[in-house]
Amino acid sequence: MESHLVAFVIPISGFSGNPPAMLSLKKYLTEGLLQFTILLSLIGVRVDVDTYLTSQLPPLREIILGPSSAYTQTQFHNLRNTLDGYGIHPKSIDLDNYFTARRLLSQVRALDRFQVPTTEVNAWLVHRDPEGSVSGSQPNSGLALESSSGLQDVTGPDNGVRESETEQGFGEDLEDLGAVAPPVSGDLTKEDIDLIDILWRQDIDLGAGREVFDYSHRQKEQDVEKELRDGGEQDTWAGEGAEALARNLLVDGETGESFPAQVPSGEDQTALSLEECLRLLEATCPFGENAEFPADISSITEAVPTESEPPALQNNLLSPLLTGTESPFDLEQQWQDLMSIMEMQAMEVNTSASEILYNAPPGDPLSTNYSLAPNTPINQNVSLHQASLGGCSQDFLLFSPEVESLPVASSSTLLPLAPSNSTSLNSTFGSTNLTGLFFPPQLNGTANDTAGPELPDPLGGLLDEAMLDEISLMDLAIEEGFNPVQASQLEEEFDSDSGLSLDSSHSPSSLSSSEGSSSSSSSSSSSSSSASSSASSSFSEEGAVGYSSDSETLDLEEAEGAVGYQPEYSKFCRMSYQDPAQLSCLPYLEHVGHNHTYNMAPSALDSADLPPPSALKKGSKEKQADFLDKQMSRDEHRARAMKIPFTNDKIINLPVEEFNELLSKYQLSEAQLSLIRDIRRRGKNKMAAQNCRKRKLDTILNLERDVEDLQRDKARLLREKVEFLRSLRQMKQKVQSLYQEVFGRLRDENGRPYSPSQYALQYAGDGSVLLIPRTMADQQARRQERKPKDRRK
DNA sequence: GACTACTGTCATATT
DNA sequence: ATAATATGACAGTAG
Repeated sequence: MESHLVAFVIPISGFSGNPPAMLSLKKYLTEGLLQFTILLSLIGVRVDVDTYLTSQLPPLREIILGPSSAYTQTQFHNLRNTLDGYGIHPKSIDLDNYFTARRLLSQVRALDRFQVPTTEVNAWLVHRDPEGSVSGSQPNSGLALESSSGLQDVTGPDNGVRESETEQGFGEDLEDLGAVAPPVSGDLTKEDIDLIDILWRQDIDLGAGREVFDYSHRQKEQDVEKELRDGGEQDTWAGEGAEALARNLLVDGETGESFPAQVPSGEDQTALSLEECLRLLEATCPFGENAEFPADISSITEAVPTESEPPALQNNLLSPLLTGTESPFDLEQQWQDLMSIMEMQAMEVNTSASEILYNAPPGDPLSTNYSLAPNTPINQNVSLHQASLGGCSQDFLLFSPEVESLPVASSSTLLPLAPSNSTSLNSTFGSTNLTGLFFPPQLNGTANDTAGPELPDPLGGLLDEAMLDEISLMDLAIEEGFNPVQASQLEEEFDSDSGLSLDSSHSPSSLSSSEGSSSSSSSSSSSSSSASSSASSSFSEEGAVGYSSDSETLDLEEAEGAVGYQPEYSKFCRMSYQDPAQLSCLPYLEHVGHNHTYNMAPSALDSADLPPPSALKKGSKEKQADFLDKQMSRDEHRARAMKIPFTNDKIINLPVEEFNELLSKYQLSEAQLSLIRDIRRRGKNKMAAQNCRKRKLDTILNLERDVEDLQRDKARLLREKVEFLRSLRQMKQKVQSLYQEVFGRLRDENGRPYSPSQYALQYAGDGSVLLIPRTMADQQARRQERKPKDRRK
């Protein structure tokens, strides 16, 4: 964002030629700040443009009209003067280009995001030998399984730097574990990575805190695991959840892994291709088998959480669902951990984004639709898993808010299933935090453990910039209380000049973030927008009616000068900006023009105060003279008093040469010459002041117009964002179902399905999919956990 | 009488 | 260096 801003602000300041440092700085602080604010608001940072945009509100008024007027030092008029760019605001050009470019870029990005990489799906069953090394039992490339679900092959030649990095890292880790499939031509494509990364970040945004994947948590968990292995369950964390686990899970003596009792124990070293699996499936059990995954499948999910989080935390988090009891202390501890992790996350990601996202009210449409409740990410995950366990057919349900919010009811079933650790897709996917949305619920649980950082996270960090944009938009949307449903209404709203303000009144987060200044765009939006519009209309009217062009003014002055000393015309119209046509230059309308001449003769006040036309009947000449006299400016009076032989208009408007010529023609006293010079100076300054005020007004109007344009752009971007999110959700659902389908069709050498709690599919860097034990995935994730962190910090 | 908008003017900066 | 111009600040006037 910063880079954007820089690019944005600098051009603006560029209009001001090369002012002194102070002025430059001032410009930056005023105009620049205003622009910056607008931009920030557009991007989604809580600056509450709405508030400032309504020129009715103090802030804007202060900025624009106040002593430190924002436009004061702006040299727009210069640009306009030189370029004659009256109608075009200099900034608008940049803004248009800027946002257009951005929009196009985002659209382009969105394009590949929506593509589901079709890749060969290679299922690898990896096992871990006693030493902890893992070897792919059958690194046969023939395992490749064509995904029947219509994944599109996206293996593109384009590989971003980050992509290659991550892929490499991923591959290395896999190799280390010995579980790496032979290098395949099709690595994870950038699209894959992007998609995953996006989803992952979205999950984070939506409340599936990355903390779940945090290394420290996993470390804790690992430690706990160790303790479990070594000493059993005396762990501090081993509370009810642990007991529950102990009761319901079989613990692998070697690895400390726990699985559901019913799950086939032992780590399969057999790698089955999906084709084989399918064949087996067809031969043995007809399709639909996947749907029958017993509750133990859910264990996958739970297993993962253990990895990402310390067992204690996990248990605590799960326990509410499982047992419904937990110690307050644990909860607090958990929360603190979460918060600390969140903070770290916030540092990585857009602050406002995280703020908004995490603070997003439960009722927030977006969050409900796309994410878990902020405060209960894990629980939500668990329930999700539960829900998803049913089978692929229920995938969609899993994502529905109702399902996500599955209450404790399902906890009982979860408990038995919650293995302490397991590698899951999450290691790959989960690592990217996609788990929440992307993967089958079962995986989600796991996802928490393995979480992004640990596993190669092929996706992580790939789309930093893109993701930032995404997050920004997301933040904006969420912050604004934007939801897909509202999207359809946005256009009308904004078109109707209701302002950008999306209803954020229900979003406490936004309030807190902006310290209430944002006090709901929605509530203020209507008023502010209306105020803004009214202000604009009034401005427009004023600008159109009240001010004539410079040329017009000059013409008037010329005419006046030509007429002679004080022609009526000039008297009534000269001082005002009013369009002569509008005012008709009628004496009794003069007051409308606010022609406050300083040299009103006191004597004239009583005699001729707005004399109606009828009053000019008799003695009209006298009265007219008085009136004219009254209309004379101070300088005119002085000139007359000093017997200046030519009109003030000439004095003021003649070019220097002619002016000097004129002076030379007459024998003028020093006093006269001085007065003439003063008259000329004041007259010119008066016009200058008029021009200056006019420019101010124009500047304000232009700013207002820009603001409106920006608001429209913002609204449009939000609409686009909604569309994108919609598509993204669909994609996630698709991927989830695909995962479940693939996993469900896998069969071991005995023709039995793999337990989701023990095995998980993992994306390899080459685009293939490995079936690996969860423990292995966890290890991998832990190994790689540091990398991303280091990179980020 | 207080307030506001409009103007003109001055001092000063900028062109 | 000078003239022209721009602009903030101030004050007067009218509504």
